[in-house]
Amino acid sequence: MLMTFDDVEFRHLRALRAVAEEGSFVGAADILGFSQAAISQQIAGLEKAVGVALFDRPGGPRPVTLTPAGRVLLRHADAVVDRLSAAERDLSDLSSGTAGRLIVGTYQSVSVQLLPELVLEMRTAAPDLDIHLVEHADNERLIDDLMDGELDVTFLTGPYEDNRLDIIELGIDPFVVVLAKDSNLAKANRGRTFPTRDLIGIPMVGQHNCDCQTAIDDGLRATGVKARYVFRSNDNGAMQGMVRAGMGPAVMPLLAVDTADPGIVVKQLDPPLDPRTILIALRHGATPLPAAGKFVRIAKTECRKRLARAAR
Amino acid sequence: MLMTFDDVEFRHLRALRAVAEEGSFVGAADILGFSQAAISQQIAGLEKAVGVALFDRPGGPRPVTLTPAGRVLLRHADAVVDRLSAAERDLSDLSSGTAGRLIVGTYQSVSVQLLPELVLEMRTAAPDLDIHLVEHADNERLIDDLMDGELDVTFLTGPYEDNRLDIIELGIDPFVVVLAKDSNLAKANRGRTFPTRDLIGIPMVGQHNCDCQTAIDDGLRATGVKARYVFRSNDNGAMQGMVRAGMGPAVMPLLAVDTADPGIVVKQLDPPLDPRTILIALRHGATPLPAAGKFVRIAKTECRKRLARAAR
DNA sequence: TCATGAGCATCAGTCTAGATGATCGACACG
DNA sequence: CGTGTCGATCATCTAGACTGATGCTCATGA
Repeated sequence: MLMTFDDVEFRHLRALRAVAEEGSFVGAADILGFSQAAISQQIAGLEKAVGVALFDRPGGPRPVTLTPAGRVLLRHADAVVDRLSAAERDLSDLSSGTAGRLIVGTYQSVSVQLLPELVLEMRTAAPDLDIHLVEHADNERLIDDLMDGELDVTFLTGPYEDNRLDIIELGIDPFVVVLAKDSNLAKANRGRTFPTRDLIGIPMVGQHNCDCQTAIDDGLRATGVKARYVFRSNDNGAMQGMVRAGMGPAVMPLLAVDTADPGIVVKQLDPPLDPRTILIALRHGATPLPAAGKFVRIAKTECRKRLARAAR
Repeated sequence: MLMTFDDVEFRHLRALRAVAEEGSFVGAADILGFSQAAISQQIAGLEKAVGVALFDRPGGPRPVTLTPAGRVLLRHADAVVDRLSAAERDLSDLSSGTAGRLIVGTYQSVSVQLLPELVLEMRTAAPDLDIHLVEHADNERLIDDLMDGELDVTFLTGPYEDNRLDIIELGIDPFVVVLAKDSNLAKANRGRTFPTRDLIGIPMVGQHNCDCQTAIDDGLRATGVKARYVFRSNDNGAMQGMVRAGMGPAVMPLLAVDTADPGIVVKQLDPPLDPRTILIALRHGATPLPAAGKFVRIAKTECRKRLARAAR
């Protein structure tokens, strides 16, 4: 029967290693749990496949020894078996979601308040996981990257529909008005809510034009408020600082607000703007990275906690 | 049925690679020459063995795609297959004897005159072969190294017997007397032979004490000549130079003599000393390195040529 | 909306490759 | 010169790998 190198199987390499280590076919058979005849045939098959003798069999009770070819092949066999072990390790790391690399897409308001805690949580749950964050201003770019495989999972702003994606809604992030604690507007509205139309004609603090700011302006306009901005920044801290300094009120997603800041007050708008939802998305129909699944689960609980705290 | 990672076979890895490349089980089946059902079962078996899905099968005519686990395993599969190809290449290099490393044991007189041409010949026959030379003064050390596997093949001085070795006799290397061309001894003996007993009382050039020199001294003493040395060197060139300079005659193995030197004449001794033979040895019962076998063959023809030339 | 076709999973059947146990021959050792 | 150990080999058996047929899913287009 014709045999070629392609007929080499792992069984052969394992036999090679065992015989080389034991110096005996019988010993190798014991180790591998085969009969001596099986080992003999495996080695014979391997030798036929590679076309050269791999062991010198001195006969009698003397140990068999590797030929030069056997030594060469053994080195490769070791490498192959090691590589297989490495594969097993990598796969177990991967499926436990505790190692490897996870690339997460985010956008501004999520990055600032939600992600730091979330990443912290994720890092304690998966210490060896290498978490990368990629921030884009709009859903489109995030989705492109997700579909290209450059992201394993991404946050999106909702409402959003895309049948290429599996989208999970993490929560609602209502737009709120942020006022300086000692401003007239704050003093005039002691309740939990703030009449949206009171913003008419008031100079405001806002972001540069982006998906989020557009949504705010559209929402305000629907209530009859034509917003006028005297300061714009995409840095939430800077915005909040300007509000505190009396530059004017800001309408922001609740999540973007540092509610611990003593210099400001946060109020619900009445009537409220259509709220944005916080979404997290995976490729539809594609098995997610286990770490991505874990991330989504942690994000769900973490987001719920964070929104509950912010709503107080 | 319970399957573990150990049940992974090359067939599985080849299927993984083919399917990943083709994006289709049918395509992979074509490439590998199997039916589609076989590929389906191979991938299913592999997935069972590693415990995770490796492909997303969208259903219908859409191509299958790797899961994250599939990508991880594919990298290792590629490495394993590459390694196997490397093994095949190495083995073919090895068995052709044209690559790899060959370690040759030698001793002085062989090193000087025979080996340079021999190595040159060997290098043209096997350009990618890495030839190492290890020189020792006596057979014992050479044989120890050979048995320890530190040498693949070694020259020995004969006569010598050792049932651990396969010994091939390359030729006879007779002891000759080397005279300065214009010396009285040379003028007094115009024939091809030189009466050994004429060396009695003559100050001579020799080597430091070693196997070879001992053999010479023993041989001379058997003929009644008690050699007296006025210059000793283990460098054959230096010895010959001293002879040429008139320091005295030298008894040397023919092979050690540069017969092209116009300043000297070389004569057979009468009666001759028991000649040394040039042996080359391999481990008995052990498959030799193919390059070592090739080396032995080349050595045989080369040695015959060289001795024929020297005897002229 | 439904027919069509491409593609994968599954099943039953066939057949081969690999394992086994027995046996033989070779060799070291006492 | 037995005796024991070891590898090779043989006949036998079986697990498992491949095949061909079939069914299901899904995208496409009339």
